[in-house]
Amino acid sequence: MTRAARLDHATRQGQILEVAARVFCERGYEATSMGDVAAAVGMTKAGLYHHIAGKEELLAAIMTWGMDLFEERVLLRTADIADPLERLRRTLHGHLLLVLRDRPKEVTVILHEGLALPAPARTRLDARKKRYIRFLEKTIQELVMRKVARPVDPTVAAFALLGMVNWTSRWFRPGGRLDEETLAASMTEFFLRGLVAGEPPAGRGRARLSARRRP
Amino acid sequence: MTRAARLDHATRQGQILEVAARVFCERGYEATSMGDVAAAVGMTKAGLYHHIAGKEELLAAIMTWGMDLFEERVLLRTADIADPLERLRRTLHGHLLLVLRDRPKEVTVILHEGLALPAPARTRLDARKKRYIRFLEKTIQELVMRKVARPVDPTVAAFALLGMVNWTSRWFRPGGRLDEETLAASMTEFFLRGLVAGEPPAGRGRARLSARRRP
DNA sequence: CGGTACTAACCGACCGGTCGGTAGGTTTCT
DNA sequence: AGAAACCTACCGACCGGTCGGTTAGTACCG
Repeated sequence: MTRAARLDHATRQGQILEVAARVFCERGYEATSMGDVAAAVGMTKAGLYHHIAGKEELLAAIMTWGMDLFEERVLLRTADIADPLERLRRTLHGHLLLVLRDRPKEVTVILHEGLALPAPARTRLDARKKRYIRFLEKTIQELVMRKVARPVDPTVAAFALLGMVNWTSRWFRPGGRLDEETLAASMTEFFLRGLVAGEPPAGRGRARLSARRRP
Repeated sequence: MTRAARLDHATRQGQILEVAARVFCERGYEATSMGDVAAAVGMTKAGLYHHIAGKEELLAAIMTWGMDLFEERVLLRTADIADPLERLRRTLHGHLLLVLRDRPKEVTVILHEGLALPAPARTRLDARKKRYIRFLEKTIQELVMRKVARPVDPTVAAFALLGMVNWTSRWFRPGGRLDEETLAASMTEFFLRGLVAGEPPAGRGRARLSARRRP
């Protein structure tokens, strides 16, 4: 090939989103110029503007894609699990593995650059976030009513979970003492042990809290 | 120079830090211009620059002051508690109350604008953060060794705690269903119940004499 | 006491530079 | 050929920061 193979529009768009997400993640959205993004993609600024509508639209597209990714890779695979404990466990574990092991920067950007979004896109994103939160609250509520979980406030527990998980992107660096899988398993266990009542249900053959399960 | 004048100076400096922290918190550091800060303080930009050395120095001063505040209001009052469980409980509860009830924006800025700090100031701040983390890890380690806590990884537990606490500033809004004191108490209990083996943490929980977990 | 010297606090105007974004031409693929 | 991809060159707006100058208050001297 004489030159880098031309890519179809959708693929190039995806590349741009991914690279831009990485740069926004490293330097912060406001501190990153469109020239920086263009250089990272391997283009000039004007060339970049051939593919995107503007800086804010680029950020919105990144976040939308990140949210799509999260819902597709985590929620869609767990939302219909009948047992609420297993549903919560798989969701938590999947969420952790996504941000720790696969580390899609698009998801991380969602967490840190919410302020920069223009109002309409922000409202839409907040609604999707809220759906996730309500899903967690509902699941925890179910566990409380079935007396599987201690009588905690579902909102407090849900945000405690989210804080725990989302904060990992701030401190976890791959290659350290903790590997991704171990950390995800430890944190999942840590949270669920705090949530469930009494001793872990070791007797019944149901979900074993300390078990390392892979989907 | 008289003492009165110096006090005046210090007061004004403090005012500037507080107002600037609030504005940085609302709009984000990079998105806030020095004109915005000056207007919020009730000055022109040139007048503001009479008091501060530059935008980065202003941010560094805010964060240093925020860290001072945290250590003075939380760590200094708990670090020398002999009982590790009580030490952890009071630290966690104090940290929560500080960010939920008193809400010093200087502390919140520390969490969200770390990227913008120039390298030397950032190194210094990171060292202070690390001291806090190690204090938490050491305390949790102590609880594990005394078999008060379950055999968790102290690092995982410490960062779980930090994530839970620090994330509150992202979602908690005063005046809602949850008031500050209730939330602080609930979260403290939630975390300690997850950490502690068997018996609920001292204080409010009813003592239960039930089977202990297999170590 | 008045007057002089000094200073912190503050301002309007401005500067070099960078930003997001664009106009218009050129290359490349089909 | 024609369209999509990409470039060079450029714009107006705004940024962080500075400059010269003003004002109000205080310290000091006679």
